[in-house]
Order: sequence, then C-alpha cells, then structure tokens
Amino acid sequence: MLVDTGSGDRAIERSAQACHRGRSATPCAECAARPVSVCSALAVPELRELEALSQHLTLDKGQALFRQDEPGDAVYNVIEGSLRLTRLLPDGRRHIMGFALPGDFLGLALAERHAVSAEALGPVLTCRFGREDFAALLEAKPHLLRSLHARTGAELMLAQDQMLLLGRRTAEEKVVAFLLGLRNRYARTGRSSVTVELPMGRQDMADHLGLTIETVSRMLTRLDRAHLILIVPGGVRLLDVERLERLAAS
Amino acid sequence: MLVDTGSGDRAIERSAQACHRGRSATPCAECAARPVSVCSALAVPELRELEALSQHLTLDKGQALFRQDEPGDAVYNVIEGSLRLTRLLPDGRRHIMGFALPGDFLGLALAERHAVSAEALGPVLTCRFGREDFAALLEAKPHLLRSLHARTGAELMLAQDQMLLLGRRTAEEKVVAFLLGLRNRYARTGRSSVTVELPMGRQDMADHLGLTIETVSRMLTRLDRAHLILIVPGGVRLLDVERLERLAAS
DNA sequence: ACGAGGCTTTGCGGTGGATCAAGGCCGCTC
DNA sequence: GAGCGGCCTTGATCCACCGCAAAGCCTCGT
Repeated sequence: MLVDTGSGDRAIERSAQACHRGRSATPCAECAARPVSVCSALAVPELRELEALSQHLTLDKGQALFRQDEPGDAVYNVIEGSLRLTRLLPDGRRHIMGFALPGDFLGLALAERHAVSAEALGPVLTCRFGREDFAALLEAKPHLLRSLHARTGAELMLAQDQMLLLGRRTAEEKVVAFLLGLRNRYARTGRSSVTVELPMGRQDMADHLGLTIETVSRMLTRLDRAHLILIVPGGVRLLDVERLERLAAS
Repeated sequence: MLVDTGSGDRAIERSAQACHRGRSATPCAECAARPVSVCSALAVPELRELEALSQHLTLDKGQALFRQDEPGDAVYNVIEGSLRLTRLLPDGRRHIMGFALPGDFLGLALAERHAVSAEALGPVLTCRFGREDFAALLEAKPHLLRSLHARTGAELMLAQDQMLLLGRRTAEEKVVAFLLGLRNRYARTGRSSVTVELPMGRQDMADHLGLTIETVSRMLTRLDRAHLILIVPGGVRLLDVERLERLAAS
C-alpha cells in the first residue's frame, strides 16, 4: 500500500521469465481483491477497459517485483500474497517501510523512480499496469484519480502513525502495535481471526519497527509467557486483545 | 506540507477573534508563496476564482491553526512563517510529524478529521479555503487535483525518509540530516544561505527526531566544537556541508 | 538596570535495547 | 535418518541515549 521502487539485497533476483504473464481466465469483475482495491472505484462496464490494460504477474517467495531506484515504469495491484517494501541505506542498514497485502496498490506516488524495493514474502499474484497506460486512464477517469488520492492520503496518515511509533514508543509497544495493526488490516480485507498470520520473518519485523531481531524475539516470548499472545507456527494467536490494546497505548 | 488536524497541549488557545480575516489588498497573482505552492498549478485567469474562495488568516506565535481530531472543515496554504505539526499520544508523549514552511499545503489528505495539530512557531500568514469550496474547485479543475496528488505523493516519500531516519539512524545522524533537510527546503523556496534558520526550539527538534532535548543540545554542541556548524542566535551556520553530508549517510 | 521566567547547556548516573555468542528447532536434501 | 542450513530463542555484556538536576543565558517587562 505504500509507495514503491526498488533495489534489493540478498540473492533475490528478478527473473522476468519466471513470472507468468498475460491475463488468466478470471476477469476483473470476479477478482477477489477488487472490493478492497482501487478498482472498486470503477463501475462494472469500465472494468473492461481496465482489463485490457492489465497483465497478471506472479512471483515466488523472495523474488522482487521491483527495486529501489529503478525507473517506475509500472504500477501494481496486489491480488494474493504479501510483499515487504524495503529501503536500504548506503551502508547496508535496512528499513522496511511496510508490508503490502491483497488489495494494496503499489505505486501510489506515481514517482519517477521507485523509492523502495518490493519483495515477495511468499507466492504472490499481482495485476500490472504500464505507467503510461495507467496515467492515461487516470486522465480519463477523474473518479479513479480521486480514489487514488484518497488512498494516498490514508497511506500518509498510516505513515504518520508509524513515525510516532518509531520515534516515541518502547520496544514492547512497537511489537504489540504491530500485531494489532496487522490484525486490523486482515479484518478489513475480509478474513478476521483471533490468529494473526505473520508471513514475514522476525528480522523483517525488526527492520520494520526499528529494533533488532533479538529484541523482537524477546518481546514476543515475554508476551507469550504473560499469556497475552500464543506463539503458533506461522503467526500468533491474540489471547487478550483488550490488555494488548492498553499496552499499545494507542 | 504534511497532513493536518489538531489538538494542542500547553496554553495555546485558538482565539478566532485574534485572527485577522478577509483578503488583504494583495491578489493571488502577486502572492510570494505562489511559485512554490499548489496554486502554481492554476493559470493566471483561474486565480480569480481561487481568490474568491480564499481568506487570509494570521496567527501569532503559539496559536493553533487547527487541532488534532477536530473536523477538517478547511485547508490552508502557508504564505509566511512556519508551523509545527504535532501529534499527541494519550499518555502525553508528543511527536512532531514535520514543520510547515511557506508554500506548504495543510490538509493534503483531505481527511475528515485533522490527524495533527498545527501550531505557529512565530507570526504566520495563511490562505484559508473552506473544505466544500475547495473540494468543488478540485472537481472542476482536474489539473489542480493532479498537482495535489503529486504533492501528496512527494509528502509520502518524505514520510518514508523520516521513518528510515527514526528507525535506523543514530542521534548524530538524525540531527545532521535534519539540518541538511531544512537547508534544502529553504533553498527550494527561494532564499538559500549558509545560515539555516531554526524557528523551532530544541524541544521541538527533539520531538521531531525521536530524541530528548538534552541529546539534541549535546549533538549540536558536539558539531559546533568539531567546527562542522556554528551555533548562532536563531539558527546554525553550516561550516562544512560536505563533511556533514558524509555524517548524515544519506 | 533589574529581576523573573523560559529555554538551553552541561554533568552524572541509570537503563533499555544493541551487540556478541551460543544453542535449539525445524524442514530440507541426499 | 543423518547431516545441513536457515531461522529463532536465550543468555551475558555493553553502550548510546535517557532522565534528573543544576547552572547559565536571553528576552521581556517594569
């Protein structure tokens, strides 16, 4: 949902040939992500136009959709799976600006160059639009631009929340706020559940919260031992949301 | 330039009667802030319409333009002076999301409620637009909306820079990056100079950088003693920009 | 000129989280 | 099913920054 752009680190290689391209059989009207994505701004008849401009694109775990500082020649809508949006400091320090979930739009800022790298946390399905095509569509559909602007504004508010979190919260508050925030995002995109999936690793959480991997791990085990959460494979179960919310001091 | 909204702390009281309202004699075409503000998206003939919708509004040091959580019934363009954009945690911890300078637009997100408080750091002159009026204008002028969206996108990128700064940088890097960033913003709005004005106090800088007032003070004196900057009344003089940029690791 | 209040600087411990260093727990592949 | 590699946890120590306290300094009003 955040801006985009990117250059990765590791052994993550964008292998264009590995990405299956071209529309699959499913039309926009039946897209699972449509109700929660920008596309919801378009009426059903308009979806035909959108469909003509779009390409499906899949990624495997670890592949980069785009890299920091690359020219932003396309924008994407996430349909399935999740990605991490990473920014690198010249000296190698890494920060994760956020995680993109189904329905999130990558390229909100329509910037010349991607400000972050987008790397798949698992199998990912996206809908790709060429930059020119999408700009032309925005030109023709003011309500799409308005919807995009509204999303960008919402993203800006989230970014502010994150700034406050990074600047003024303790390690425990950070971890708890992260879990609750993720839960709320899942709830908004449909499946709400007591169990919060964590598709990212501990290091990713740490790089998102401005902590080290050890601190994140310690805080999680502390919350577990206090019976506020239960650590399960692939995620956590929130046992006492009320008390967690008090801890997050939001 | 950031979002807006607000509820302050201290003895800052919005005294509506203290704000001189109504257009002064100067028309939009001669506005000093026009070249660097959203208004630059409008052609000279269109400025008449803009002018009809706008009201000048002045603030004294410490007065709030709006408060966190207030309904966002207006948007503002800063013409002269500077403001701090503050967000408060329920327990009193404060974070300053940014500082608005001449040319900055407050209310980019067009949100229902202000996300921050905007408080004048000194005498301030703003241009006020009613929310409804401005929305109607956006409806009528797509290029104004596009300009606003571009600004919001740029703001989002800045917010990401700030997140990286808050999450992954040392106290010294934070202070240096802040000084350099402020210098660049001044340069963009016209008057560039070796001397960087600091209209905000040390506590404000601390609350912006996620530090304490003592740490900010210590870093500044350390930079001063290293002859990288010179602390002068009301600001600092940058003595060795090259070395400062290396320190900021940007 | 003087005094008061607010802001800034400086010194001195204290501490939350970083850093360093083992292990432990999978889920692979062979 | 043994061995390997990646991730996660846990413990011990360290240090950058915090928090408190006391001056110092500047501005403003009288």
